[in-house]
Amino acid sequence: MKFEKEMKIIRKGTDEIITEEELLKKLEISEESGRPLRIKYGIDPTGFDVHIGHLVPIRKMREFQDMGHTGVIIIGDFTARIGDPSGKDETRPHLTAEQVENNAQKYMEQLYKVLDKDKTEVRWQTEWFGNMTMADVLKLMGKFTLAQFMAHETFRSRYEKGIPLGIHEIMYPILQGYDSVAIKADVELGATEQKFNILAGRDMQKYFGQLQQVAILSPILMGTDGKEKMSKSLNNYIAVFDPPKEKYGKTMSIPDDMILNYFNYATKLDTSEIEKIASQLKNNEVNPKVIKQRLAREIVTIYHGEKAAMEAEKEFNLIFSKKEIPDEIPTFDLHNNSMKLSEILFESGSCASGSEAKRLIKQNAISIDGKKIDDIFFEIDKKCVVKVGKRRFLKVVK
RNA sequence: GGAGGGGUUCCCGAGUGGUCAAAGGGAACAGACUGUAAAUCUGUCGGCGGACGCCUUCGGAGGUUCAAAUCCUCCCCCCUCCA
Repeated sequence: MKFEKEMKIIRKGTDEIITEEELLKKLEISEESGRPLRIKYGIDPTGFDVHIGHLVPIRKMREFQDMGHTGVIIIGDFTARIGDPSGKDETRPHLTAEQVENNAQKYMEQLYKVLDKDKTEVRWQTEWFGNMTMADVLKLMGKFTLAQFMAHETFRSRYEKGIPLGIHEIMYPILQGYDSVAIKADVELGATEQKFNILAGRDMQKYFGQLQQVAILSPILMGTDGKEKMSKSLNNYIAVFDPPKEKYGKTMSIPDDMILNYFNYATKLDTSEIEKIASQLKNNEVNPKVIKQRLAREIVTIYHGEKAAMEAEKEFNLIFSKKEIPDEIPTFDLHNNSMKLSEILFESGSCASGSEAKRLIKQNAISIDGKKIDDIFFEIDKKCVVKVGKRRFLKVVK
């Protein structure tokens, strides 16, 4: 079969492709005409802290770029005013134009760690929504029925649970759908929870006489807690901005059950290699910890390169296996001759408050130069290394 | 517009005058055990002071009281049903 290699790459780590036949046809047309496919992905500039779960579809985009296609990133400056109802989000705060601009810029900075900048087009919704009239908007709205929206799980469940559902929120899929028309998308990428929105794009394109886009849905990456989807508000995420050591450490903290999931959706390894790992895990041939370390290295490598990954691993082993102190730790300048330990912990930011510092001291969580301290009135008058919990360190200097 | 229900500490959710910094669960943090895995057990989980206490919190603003998350007044927001 033609494009078999390409399809294999595209299928890896995706949940659903609607439809494969259409995708094949588009690949063919593209090859014949020499016109790259336009691969769409929308971002929400209400924030800019991107985590590796967001990047599952983005890495898919990169794979398309490597095949010569064009990635089109939509900056959802209008949809950001609504807030995607597909999550559990409720009403969003209004942002200023400057904030949105700033968020979008920082967002892109992170996406470019994965994307090929030369094959990426960045478009703002304002370009096509900025001058629309009420008549235009009504025309778009008229394309859908309330029944369609109420058939959508997230709208229905919110309605049934009595959670407020703003009229404007049902505009979200309509706007996102029209984006596809505006940029003439061939493919739209997104997490499975985006299915409704992406299918709305297909409807919209049909309405405007365009060839329908193919939906490529990625699974939702589970968070490091292994219980919920990766998200910032649940604090179970690995951020693109996290330094290598953090990424490595957070990966090591995922439950064993999640190892394969992460290999599949968060690394570049190909299917056959992942199958090998799966059998190793299944047969207990290798300690899962060793496999997880490989996973952590793979993830760090994607964003920081191999060297950083090796360094992160070295430090991880140093701290957690050998229980030693890492090379680079924050320092605190002892500005008096002698200061109370609890004060230092608070002032250095190691603890959120003096009370928390004292609590930790009482709980035996603090050690100085390797010795446990449980006296909340302990004073420090010379340089030393303070360890807070398992992984927070502080070098006190004078 | 009418009738009813509701807004509590990160989240869910008890609490209807003092014994409430506020039950319980979740999350989180710490300790033991470990592989920073899982499971389990224990403790902590508003702030401040050398620990007795003090200060700030229960949608907002006032008020009653020795005393209010709990009572009264006004306001804001949400939900349900009826137009």
